[in-house]
Amino acid sequence: MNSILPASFYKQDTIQVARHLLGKQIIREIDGHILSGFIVETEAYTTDDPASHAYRGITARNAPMFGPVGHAYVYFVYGNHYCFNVVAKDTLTKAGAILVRAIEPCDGIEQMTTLRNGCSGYNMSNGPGKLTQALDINHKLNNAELTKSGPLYLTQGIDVSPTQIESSQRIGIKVGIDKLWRFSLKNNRWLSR
DNA sequence: CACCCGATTATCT
DNA sequence: GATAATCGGGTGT
Repeated sequence: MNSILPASFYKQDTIQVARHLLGKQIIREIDGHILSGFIVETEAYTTDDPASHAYRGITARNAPMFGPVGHAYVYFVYGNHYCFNVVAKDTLTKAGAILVRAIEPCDGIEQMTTLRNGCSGYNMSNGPGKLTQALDINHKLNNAELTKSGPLYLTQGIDVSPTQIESSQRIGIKVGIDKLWRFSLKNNRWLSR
């Protein structure tokens, strides 16, 4: 079975969910056809974390991080790129999200190549801004529900054993680099950098 | 309303 | 390895 992940999956400690997301499948439905990929790299961002958008409190932009779990938090950066995050936190925590940094393409690879202006292979989805382009994820999907069938949702995907998971410093931030909250699959060819 | 800058990427050298 | 591109949100006046 490759069932849709329920809200309870996301209602746990953000760091743990970041680990559990590895191997899960992102399904993007566009006009009845499907693009999909398996998550191979994630980063956790919590409330008491200077690197997190949520650190300085709620704003119009980061509001999804404070909202219900299992929703998408999509934001625009550097004037060019969208980043796709999954809202996850335990019941006592105010805000938390997990940035998806890389996926292994599965379904609809031909169309993803087109969306990526011809880029194929690992270069198609080995970065947070690249995978959103490959899956046509943009601001319209901000706050989308990922726990039910629709334009964007996550399913069980493939099993990953804890021994396959590697943790390291998060990328592209200047504070909070002491936390090893970036998780990836060891020796995976679809990883960024 | 002006200023600053970022959870990035592509394209150079 | 270095840097330009690019623009909306956040902050302070």
